[in-house]
Amino acid sequence: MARTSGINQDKILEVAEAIIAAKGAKDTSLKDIAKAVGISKGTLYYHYSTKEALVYDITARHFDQVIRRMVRLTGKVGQKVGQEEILTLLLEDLGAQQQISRLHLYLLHEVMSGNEDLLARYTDRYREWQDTMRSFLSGLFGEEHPAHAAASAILMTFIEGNTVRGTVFEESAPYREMALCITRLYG
Amino acid sequence: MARTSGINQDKILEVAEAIIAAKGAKDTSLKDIAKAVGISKGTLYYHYSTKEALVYDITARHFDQVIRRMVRLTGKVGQKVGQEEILTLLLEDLGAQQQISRLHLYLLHEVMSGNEDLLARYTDRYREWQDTMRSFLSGLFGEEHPAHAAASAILMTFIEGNTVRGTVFEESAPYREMALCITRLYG
Amino acid sequence: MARTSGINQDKILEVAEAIIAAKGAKDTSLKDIAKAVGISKGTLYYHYSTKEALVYDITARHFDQVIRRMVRLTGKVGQKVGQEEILTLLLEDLGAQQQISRLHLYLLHEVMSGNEDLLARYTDRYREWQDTMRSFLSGLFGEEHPAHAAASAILMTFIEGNTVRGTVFEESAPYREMALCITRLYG
Amino acid sequence: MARTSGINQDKILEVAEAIIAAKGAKDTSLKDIAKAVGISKGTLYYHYSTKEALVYDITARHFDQVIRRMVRLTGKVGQKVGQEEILTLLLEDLGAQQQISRLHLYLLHEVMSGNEDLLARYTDRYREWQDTMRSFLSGLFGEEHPAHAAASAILMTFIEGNTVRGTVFEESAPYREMALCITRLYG
DNA sequence: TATGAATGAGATTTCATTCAT
DNA sequence: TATGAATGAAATCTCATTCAT
Repeated sequence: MARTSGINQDKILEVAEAIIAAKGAKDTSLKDIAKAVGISKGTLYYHYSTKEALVYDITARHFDQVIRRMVRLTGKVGQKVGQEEILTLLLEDLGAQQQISRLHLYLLHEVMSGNEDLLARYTDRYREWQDTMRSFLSGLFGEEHPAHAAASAILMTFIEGNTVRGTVFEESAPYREMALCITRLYG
Repeated sequence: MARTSGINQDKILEVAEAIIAAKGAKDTSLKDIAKAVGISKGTLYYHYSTKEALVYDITARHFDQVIRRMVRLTGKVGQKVGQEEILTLLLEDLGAQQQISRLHLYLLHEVMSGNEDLLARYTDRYREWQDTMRSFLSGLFGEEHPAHAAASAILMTFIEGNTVRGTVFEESAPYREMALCITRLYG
Repeated sequence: MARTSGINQDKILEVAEAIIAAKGAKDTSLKDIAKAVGISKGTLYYHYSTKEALVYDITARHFDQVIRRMVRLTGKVGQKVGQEEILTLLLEDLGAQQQISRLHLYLLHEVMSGNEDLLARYTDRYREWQDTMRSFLSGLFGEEHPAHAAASAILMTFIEGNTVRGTVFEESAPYREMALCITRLYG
Repeated sequence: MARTSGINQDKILEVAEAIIAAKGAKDTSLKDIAKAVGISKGTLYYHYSTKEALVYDITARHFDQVIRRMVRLTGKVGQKVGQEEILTLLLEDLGAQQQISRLHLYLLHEVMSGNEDLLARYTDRYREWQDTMRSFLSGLFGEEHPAHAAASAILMTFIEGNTVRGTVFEESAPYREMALCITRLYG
């Protein structure tokens, strides 16, 4: 998946990510990206010889960000805030990231469109994210609780669905109630 | 968004729906559809003067199907089966429809790509679906319960997220536990 | 190998053949061809959705022409002209066709460049040509002569080599002596 | 056409020759060559300021090899082996060199593509080869025989044609019979 | 109603070549 | 001597849409 290490690689990724989050990968031409970065199409090709390769690296960056957000919240666990409160914060935090959400859904579409390599990376990183979620719950409700598996899966599913609803309908889901639901699973 | 009335409209929609569910709207050319239907591109244009119009009608058909599935299950409510059981059945049923799921996500992408008219129709029909869900819950837990709003929103969100997970990761979510969660919201 | 039967197909082939014979397939752009035919690039694509498909059909046409020339000469066999004379005429005739020669070599290059489908067609048509040569020799020296196989192979090889020499060095080979050689093989 | 003297020139030529023999000059990018040699594109440009110049030098190397093979066989002339036998050996030897054959045909294509300088060098070296052939025949059948001119031209033409047939159809021509033909020209 | 033909605009990809360091 | 980065020009391919018949 050819990454030709260099100095502007990051700038390319950053800019491309923003454009793709706004318009979607399929509707973003390499010309658009090159222009926005301030380089020629040829130079873009020099760094990323394929649109696919570019999206591939953007996917990595994307999940890095998502996971980083979760980890950041993990720090709050164990402070005075209650379990339900923390969960609510988590959902709110992720639900509020519009650019991330849009990018997430656009990458999803790419994956569905039959890009095998991208699917593999996407799946990997998604699992990683799910693992982070499980750690989060462990910190919150104690290690080795039998409800962990179901709770994390339900939360991930909910987050995914909420990403869709938030992006398309600009409508937030009932975070507090969802948090309550989960808490009771542990009850 | 006009249909140009005609006789093969339904066949066109049916075939187009299948192709788009498989490859996505963006990756399906009108030539593909015309060929699959067995007509010429020119004729396809006679019936649908725009690709957009075609996708528009497909969206209607799509939600018809989804809602019809929900209504069908509503019949089971009140039979001997328990509340939790019925909810599980509902989630399982929707989660099992792979073609519907794929189509749903591909239409979602179209909507995100900035098609305003389609967004309006999509939103309308989605709300209709959500109303159906509320009726379903009313039948199950009694009318006018304060938890209805949250429960239906959470369920819709979960279903949406599960559509993604099922389609991309071919992995079903923990339906029974989700059903349990919801039931307790009413407890 | 998609041939979308139609009325301008032949004109496209004719023009494309001439340009490719002059510049080679690799150095002839679809734009060049479209312009020469007097159609747009899009229209050219409508008829030939791939450069490969175009070259594929040109190859067929090419061997048609080559074989037709041989068959034409077959008519002279049995007239008062001697065997050696006829063979000389054959070699001269083929050697004089400059456009055909150039096209032949350019197609050869395409075949070598790894186009499997083209290779198959090229090989088929070449064998057909070689069969025609064998018939020619049968008519000249009588059926079932043991020297037929070698003679036809040597002649084909010589013709191939002479195509190169004629095209590149603009230099004709010693046809009469070659004809003599062959005649003696039968002696 | 200038070489920019340097230390790795030979390695570059050697590697480039192999790649071009495999894929053809037109399908071999300078990036491919640079990578195979283990240097950067910039460095390759330092040694060869033009792709043309590189192919130019490769052509020289190529004919060096071809002629060297012929000269080597010349040594066998006059040993107990018969004339026909020697000629057969010669044709077999050249026919067996697959990489050389491919390279020969690819260079031929370059020449045909309108590279004037290359044509001049190619023609020069080809004549040199043909002279070598004449010397070979002189050694075999005695100096100053009137058949020399025709015999060498026919042999060269046959070899050229056989290069094509061997490369494209992976099929060897009837060497012994060709050798017989030639011998009889001297008879 | 139906269609084959035509097209223009634009997308991705490729690459020889240049150049500052 | 060596190189990574940059680029412009061009090539192939794609496709929604139009239109004469």
